[in-house]
Amino acid sequence: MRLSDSIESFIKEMIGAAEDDGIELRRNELAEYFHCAPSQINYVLSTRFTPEHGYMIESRRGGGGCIRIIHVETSPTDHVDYLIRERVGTSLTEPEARLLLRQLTVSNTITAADASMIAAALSPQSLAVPIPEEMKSALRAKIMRNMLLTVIRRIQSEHRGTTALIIRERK
Amino acid sequence: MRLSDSIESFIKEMIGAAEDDGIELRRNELAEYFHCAPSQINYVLSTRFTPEHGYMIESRRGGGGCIRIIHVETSPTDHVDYLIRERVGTSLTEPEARLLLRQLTVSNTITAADASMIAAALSPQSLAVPIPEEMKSALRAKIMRNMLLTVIRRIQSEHRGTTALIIRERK
DNA sequence: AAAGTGTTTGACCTACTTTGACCTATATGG
DNA sequence: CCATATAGGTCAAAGTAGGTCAAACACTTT
Repeated sequence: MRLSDSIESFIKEMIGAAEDDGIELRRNELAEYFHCAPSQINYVLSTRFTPEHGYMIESRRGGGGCIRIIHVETSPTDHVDYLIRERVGTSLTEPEARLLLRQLTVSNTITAADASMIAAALSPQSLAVPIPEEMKSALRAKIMRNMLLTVIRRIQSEHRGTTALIIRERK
Repeated sequence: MRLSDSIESFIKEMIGAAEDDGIELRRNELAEYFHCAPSQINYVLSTRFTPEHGYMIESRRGGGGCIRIIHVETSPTDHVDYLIRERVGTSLTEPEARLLLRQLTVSNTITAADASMIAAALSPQSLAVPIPEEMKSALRAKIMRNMLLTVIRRIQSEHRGTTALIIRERK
């Protein structure tokens, strides 16, 4: 079994044991425990604890710094997951984005408020930087995907009556 | 818990206990109480009790000197206008963005849901395109600006027709 | 064997905190 | 007036801790 897999299951066990599905860990401590480079922890986090996997990660540097991992369940057959795979993909033009948002709104998949937030993020004013159009399309796709995943997780957690905040006040 | 965090909550408790949301403290006394350098108090004040956090600070040196901290609530609209001008500008680093979102959330200027939407749009995963960091900062600023403007437009329209705003919420 | 994919490591970077040396402002008694 | 004690301010260095990136490595597929 690879190191990364051990670290992955170790973290998942920690999350399973925490009743609120959120944990805090010290990167250097964990690295020492597994006798590996600290950046190995980042590798595990970035490959196995992504938004697509249903994890939100925040961290703080400096004295008393830590990494917070929050897990939110997502049903894999979700409509939005399908849309992200089939409609967003890795490239999204502006008209495609607008069409998708309109469809998501009229089908009541997301609220008008959420749609306007996404539209604001993807608006030409927001993306007014001098980069080639195909890079903008890649950017649109990434932003759309992350925002849709965030929306759908919120909707699901509201259904379960719990709240998973990404932004929490530090204690 | 970090020293700074302890001092921060100590001061916030004092302010919470004072019915007019304003207190006076002696820097050296507080430093002695926490067994730290007096300048530590200044550090806490300058990182956690800034105008952006909604605090005004005055102080007097010399005999009988003291530090006065006053907590002021502002309307979300004014606050956001101010922040877009002063904090976002034309360039926004990732830590700046996260700090701003945290502050907007804890001050109840925007909801946690809106903050996570913006965080999703600005997350490193969203902006994972090969462009120079200063261009990313410009992008972050534009996206943040547009999304915040969208949020406050929605807040304003929700309040339009009703009493002329000013949401004052305590704690 | 070569190419591709995923993993591991280490050098270097950035963010946040703590401390202390030195500076400035105000009050007060001689 | 002004010397001195009192009290806050500033700044930079040191300390703590996480982030990034690219090179090296390992394992698979072709």
